[in-house]
Amino acid sequence: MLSSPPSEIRTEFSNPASHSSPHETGWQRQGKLWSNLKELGDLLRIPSAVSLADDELLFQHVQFKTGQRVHTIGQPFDSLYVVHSGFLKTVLIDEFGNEQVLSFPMKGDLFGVDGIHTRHHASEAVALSNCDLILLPFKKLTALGRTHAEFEHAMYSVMSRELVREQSMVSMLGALSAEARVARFLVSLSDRYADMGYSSKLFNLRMTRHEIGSYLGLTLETVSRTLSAFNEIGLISVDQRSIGIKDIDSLKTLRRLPPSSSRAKQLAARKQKAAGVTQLAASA
Amino acid sequence: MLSSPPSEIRTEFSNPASHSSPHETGWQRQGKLWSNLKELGDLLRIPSAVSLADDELLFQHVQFKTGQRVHTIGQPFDSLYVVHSGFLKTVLIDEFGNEQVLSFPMKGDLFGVDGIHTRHHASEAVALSNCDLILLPFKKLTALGRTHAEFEHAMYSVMSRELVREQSMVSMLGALSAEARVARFLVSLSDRYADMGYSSKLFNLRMTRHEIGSYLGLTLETVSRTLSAFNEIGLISVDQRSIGIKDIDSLKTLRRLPPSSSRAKQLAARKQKAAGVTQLAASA
DNA sequence: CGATTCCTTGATACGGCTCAAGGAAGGTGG
DNA sequence: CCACCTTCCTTGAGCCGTATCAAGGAATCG
Repeated sequence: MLSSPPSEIRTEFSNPASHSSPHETGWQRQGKLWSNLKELGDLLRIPSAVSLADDELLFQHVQFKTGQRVHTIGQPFDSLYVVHSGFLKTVLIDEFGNEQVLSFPMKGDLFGVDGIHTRHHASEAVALSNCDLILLPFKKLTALGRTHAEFEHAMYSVMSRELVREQSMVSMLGALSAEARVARFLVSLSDRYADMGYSSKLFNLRMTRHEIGSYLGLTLETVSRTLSAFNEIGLISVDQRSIGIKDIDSLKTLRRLPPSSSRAKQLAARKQKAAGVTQLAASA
Repeated sequence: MLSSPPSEIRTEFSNPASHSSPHETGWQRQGKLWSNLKELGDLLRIPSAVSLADDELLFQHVQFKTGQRVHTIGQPFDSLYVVHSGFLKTVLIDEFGNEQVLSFPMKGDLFGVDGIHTRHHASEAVALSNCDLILLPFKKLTALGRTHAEFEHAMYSVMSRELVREQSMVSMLGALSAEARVARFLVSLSDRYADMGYSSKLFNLRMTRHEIGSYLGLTLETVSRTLSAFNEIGLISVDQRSIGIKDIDSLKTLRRLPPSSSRAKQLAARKQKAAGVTQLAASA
């Protein structure tokens, strides 16, 4: 049995403030923490270094315990959230009570964006573990965007990244087999863990088979069976929530199904008789 | 056989400028057109009235002919696009040549957003008919956002709307049957046509069965069969690209498949013992 | 009018869902 | 600490929905 999962609560903040109690008995440092712009930029992995020495601008942290909802569907929107530590899920409840998992936000991820348009949240965010989130009041953000050009760009960039992510999900759900979906899921988790400084080879799932299935458009049984199959082939080791990655390359290249339209598409691509690529230089 | 499809090229611009040649032989008024902020806001259906009398700010139009590519994957990004007239598709090409349709932009839709993050387009946009697009140079947009608060908000709003749309696609692909997907597709098309001032009851598809299938995560045969089935039941009439909507209500309520996880979810929802809804007032 | 693309329809196979049952883990109260 | 309960996970058997393969007809275009 695999044990020793990575602790999900880490205290590596460059935050100069507080950080008082050295021994952390679970989740006791609930005193307000604040992050400045630089920390925020680092967390969001924003390329353009937001080198604002503006230490006046601080963003408040908030804590949520496992199972708590950060926001619910229909709730008035006024803030975005960035995960500082912990794991969550965002879900959509379809017309008749069925839950659809949309994402599993973790350290460095932004969520809550869906509320901007209608001023009400379109989805629900639930903490899968104790979480420390940074609150980004939307009013504050837009004001900030108007004064700091790089910041405005950063906001667009992060939202664009989210959109690309959703698109790749659509693509995956539309085209890949169950095995390929689960394989991709594991690879992306492994990558994210590596980003966060954890082991990419051995980690604990923070979500149930049911939630994974919902996220991937599969049933929990299929997820379970697929993990078992990967285990038997030697690609991974599985023991309940504990996953050991054995053969990341095979997981990355695992495919299935494409034979369907591949030929038609390749033909179409090879032809491309008319329709040249057009490029435009914008001027004004 | 159904005929008399709505002409896809209409000349109802409140644009005071040009609009010279009265008889439109296909697509001959290719002289540069310009739109101001107000027109842009109307087109994008932005709630907050962008009442900028700033007629100095004009956005250039560009024309594309059927089959042309507006942008390709990997191409440097520097502009967003808003559809003024015509129909397009955006596609992702997966690791081995397979084409995945992501959206069918039409009048009032924004696309190109996926390029912001990496500065290169992640998808390809192809004209399905002759198109008239408004070019939104990204530099110009960000500059504008800094000076006009409502405009900045509008940009976020439109991007948020796109994200919500993608999320609902994910939800659909993950949970609905083939019949339900096709039904929803028809309903949303009907709605869009109504928005644009066309008939919501009788219209022409601008895309092939193959493209619809790719968009919905189905094969072209399944799309064809499903349309035929709807035809037999009397929900619609089909003749090649021509679609007549007969029973929109049935199309809207058509479902299938959910029995799977519905019970489990409803139970979970009914319980909700711990985890109270949390609401936060942002202050600063 | 031939070539190509697109659409329809049929026969068949199979991947993943459904239904079902039992076991493991974790939490709770005695 | 143990008994109980609930949630979560695994595995099996069978079926159904959709993909696959195939062939012919319709529309479009040069």
